[in-house]
Amino acid sequence: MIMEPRLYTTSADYVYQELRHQIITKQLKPGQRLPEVNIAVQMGVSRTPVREALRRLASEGLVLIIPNSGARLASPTRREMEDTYAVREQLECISVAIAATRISERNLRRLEDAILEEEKAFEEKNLELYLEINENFHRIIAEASGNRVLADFVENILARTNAYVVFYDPFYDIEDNPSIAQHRAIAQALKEREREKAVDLMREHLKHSFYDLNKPS
Amino acid sequence: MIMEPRLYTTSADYVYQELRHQIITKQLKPGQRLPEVNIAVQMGVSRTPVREALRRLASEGLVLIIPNSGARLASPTRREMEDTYAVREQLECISVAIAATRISERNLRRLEDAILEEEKAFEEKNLELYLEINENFHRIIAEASGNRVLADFVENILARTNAYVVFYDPFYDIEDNPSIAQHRAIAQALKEREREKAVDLMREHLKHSFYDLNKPS
DNA sequence: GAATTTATGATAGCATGCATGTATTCATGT
DNA sequence: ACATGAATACATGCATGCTATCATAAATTC
Repeated sequence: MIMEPRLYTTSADYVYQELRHQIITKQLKPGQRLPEVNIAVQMGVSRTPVREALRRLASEGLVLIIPNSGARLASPTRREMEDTYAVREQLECISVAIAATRISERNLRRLEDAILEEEKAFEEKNLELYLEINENFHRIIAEASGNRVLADFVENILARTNAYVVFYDPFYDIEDNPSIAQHRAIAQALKEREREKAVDLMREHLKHSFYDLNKPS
Repeated sequence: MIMEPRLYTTSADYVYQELRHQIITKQLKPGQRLPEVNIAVQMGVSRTPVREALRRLASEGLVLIIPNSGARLASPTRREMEDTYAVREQLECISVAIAATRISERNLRRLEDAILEEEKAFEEKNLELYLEINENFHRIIAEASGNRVLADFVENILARTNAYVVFYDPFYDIEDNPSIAQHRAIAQALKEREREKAVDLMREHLKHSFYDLNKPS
């Protein structure tokens, strides 16, 4: 499989993206220790950018840093996941509510594009790409709210939840994944400026996503 | 005035706290450039911990980092403040709602203690201390929700808003600052497990705080 | 033999020097 | 006078060596 070429401006950024990649592709396991030197050597950079990437991941809850002791990959409990989704629901519902009143034509088109790409990635069973575009869908809505702070927070919580998806290794039934249909419904509601409807659909969508995570895999 | 001794474990932590201190005490001005070397020399440490502190402040929206160019202190517009408070309202209302159902006796006592300290700091006109304890009040409620992720997010948004207080230089009328009375009312509602009431009071409290920021100073 | 102390190894935290990229200034030409 | 471009100063990004701290294991004492 040909990977999308990773774009990055700095080494720290590269390490950050690479670590996320390794998390998504399960090369790293929950709770695993992440010594700076190991990562530095493996990625051919020095410890400095590694430290920076680890702290960024820590701010997203994906990595746990114990002062003077080291970093390890998070191993979220079911409880932590519930908590995360509770926050995500709050943020995304307000996000979609505001977006419903002020989303631009351009962003509506971006949403539709995202849905198309999403279908493609899903059919190709490219989980990493699918997650990335899924993230994009939600990101576009957050941006469309016009509230920059809200968008930042949504960004953070997306980083958390999409990694959790992998930690909990859900079974995606190719015959029955309602997620994309739900996205389409949300996009439609936004297009029609149906605020309440969009919020309800989003809430339903997130509840379902969370439920999916907890299905036996 | 005798300052509370700052406790810190690492140099990076020291720089972080010291920078926040300088922001709160208006030694730094919105939009001001923050070159790593200057800060490093001034604080008697190397650039490394300074970089770390700056990035942490950036994650709290207090500092803007432009890659390869440098960091500067944020200069939030009124719009950004509105946005921040909108998010804060969401997070704190859900926070207090959950806390109302499960706050412990111990945390109720901590709330009361915070209110007492707060009154003292206000009477002494110690703005920095007052802000710190004010922050504590909200932090305790967030922790009492039992949702760690939520508490993290509240922590982040508290860091933002309390610096904004200084950026916008509000006039605190010593005769008429309803904030502490509002805190007392919220604590009372929590004690009585009056969920809806606590949420309404919190919303009112935040609306008022935001309004205060926008009074002519 | 258990507990406490001591030694040893390993890792994060910090300082510093070098490389790279950016902003400013000044010269040059139109 | 203004625009353009080169040169210079400056700040960040990264690498590397050193130091402080923590965890583990060995040793000594009771």
